[in-house]
Amino acid sequence: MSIASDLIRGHTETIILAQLMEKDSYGYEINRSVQQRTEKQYELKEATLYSAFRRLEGAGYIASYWGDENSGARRRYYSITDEGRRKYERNRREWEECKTLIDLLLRSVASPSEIVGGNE
Amino acid sequence: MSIASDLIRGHTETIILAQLMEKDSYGYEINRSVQQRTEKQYELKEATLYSAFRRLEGAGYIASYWGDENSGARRRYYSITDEGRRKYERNRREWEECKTLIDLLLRSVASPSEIVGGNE
DNA sequence: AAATATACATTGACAGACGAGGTATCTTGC
DNA sequence: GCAAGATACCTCGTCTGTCAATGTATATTT
Repeated sequence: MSIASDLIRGHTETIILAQLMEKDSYGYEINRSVQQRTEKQYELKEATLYSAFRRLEGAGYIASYWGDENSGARRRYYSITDEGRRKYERNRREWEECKTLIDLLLRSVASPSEIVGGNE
Repeated sequence: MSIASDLIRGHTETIILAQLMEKDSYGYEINRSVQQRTEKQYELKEATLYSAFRRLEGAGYIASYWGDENSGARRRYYSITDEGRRKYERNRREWEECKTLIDLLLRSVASPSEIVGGNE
């Protein structure tokens, strides 16, 4: 993983919700999908993933059921609830705001050349 | 504060470095600056701020000295080191990558209408 | 029979954020 | 003179999300 996890921290749940917006899925698949989409630049650690599932289910944002595989390891599928869908939309909006804020704060204020009609 | 702190987590140090890129400053001033720039949408909590100072100084990214105020409360000024400047640039680049990744992951994959010439 | 991939789960430790509390100085109003 | 509020710094202890380590079980490949 090449990205600092502290920068992703807090997005784990939204990442999961985003996956479940598309279709019901299970831990292992969600994880692979994240890896594929990011071209291996990011992956969810299993412990992180499963503890996020617990929180999301506890909060009523997702629901789980056992898949009926007749071969291979058993899978616990998750589906997103209506509450979860709303939560997802809220989180996305929050992320947009957050992005703007951080962009603002990480910019090293104004370089002199950029101040043309600076007020105050 | 209106923004979830877990979303900012990990940026505290870079926010401080960004401020110090402009000029030497001290805790209280940096904090007010952050509040002003974000129009009160975000503020650094004091405990967070000062523990970040400790880390940054310990790592050699900033250096501190006491201001020689002849009135008012004493101030501990911080200045950014060359190492700190490099760290700042690195963190900014990381943030840009991170932004791209999260944007990618929070997007609920493809809505059917957007798939026109889907490969695979 | 061993290795690899799939798949889920728990435990304990760690690090950053922060509420709560503390100190000290200066200014303003009564 | 002194209470209140702003400025300014600092620490302690708690909380929460992340993650390394470890464990289980099944199916496939070598």
